[in-house]
Amino acid sequence: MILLDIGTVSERSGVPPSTLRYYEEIGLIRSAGRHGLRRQYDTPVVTQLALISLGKMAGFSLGDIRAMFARDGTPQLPRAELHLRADALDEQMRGLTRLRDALRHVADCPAETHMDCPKFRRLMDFAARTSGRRGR
Amino acid sequence: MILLDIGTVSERSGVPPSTLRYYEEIGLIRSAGRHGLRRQYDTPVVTQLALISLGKMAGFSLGDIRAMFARDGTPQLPRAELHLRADALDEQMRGLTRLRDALRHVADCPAETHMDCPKFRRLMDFAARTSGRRGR
DNA sequence: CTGCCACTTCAAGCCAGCTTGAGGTCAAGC
DNA sequence: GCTTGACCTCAAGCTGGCTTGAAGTGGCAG
Repeated sequence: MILLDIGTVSERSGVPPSTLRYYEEIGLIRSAGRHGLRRQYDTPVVTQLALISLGKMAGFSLGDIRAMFARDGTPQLPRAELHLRADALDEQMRGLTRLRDALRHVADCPAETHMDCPKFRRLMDFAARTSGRRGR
Repeated sequence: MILLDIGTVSERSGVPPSTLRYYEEIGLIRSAGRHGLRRQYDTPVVTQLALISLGKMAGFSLGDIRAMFARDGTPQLPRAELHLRADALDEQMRGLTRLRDALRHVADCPAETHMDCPKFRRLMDFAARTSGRRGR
């Protein structure tokens, strides 16, 4: 089994060593052992860090992410819960789509007063309906 | 012009009064004036708060959001910059799609060992390639 | 065998984004 | 005209997610 030390993992994942130690401290990742004092990591930890990065991108807290994927990186939730999370992501993507469309619209719409532009207002009305329900 | 006081805005937007005061303090929103001591808001602030909520959902900082939409809620960036932001959202959505697919996959895939499942690994290899470059 | 340098620990610090609490004001309904 | 309660200010506090710094360790190249 190939083992990586923290500098290598950091390099391959783009995550600083201090953060890797922090993640280990909070139980988000696990090192395979030590070589002297030095942490040694299994190669899959790099994949797992990519997963964590995606989770953060999705707005999940590190605690949420820890609950989703156990220390070894394999998902740990009941099916139904996983589908709920996936549904939440779909919902979130609908929000992002609206924001994106709003940005592109105002980039291209010549109207001075976007708040009065019917297209913009329609986008924002969707936004208003969707948000409000949200718990970071 | 109809003016709303802070409690009403809070109720309609789902954003607590303390947060509204905080947003005003950092220049993210603006109140139309006062009635005695009480802040009075224009109705469009509710739309603006929806926009802010979407921005947060997208992972933008309040500072970013302030830069995108001026105090009156109308977008304030040059076209090119708006399109760049929109492109970033598209990229982010690709990441979310992968995370969602990964979640749905493991919810349905009967394999005990997802890290060895070719489909899962393919999803994660994409993930690994995408992330790494990310600034909160 | 020596020295370098990447690693180690642990405590403290930092930023964003709010929330909380104490103490005060004031418009409106009775 | 008095009370009520929703608002106000300001400072301090809190959580999450890290980073920084000081002081130490130890594998490995020369």
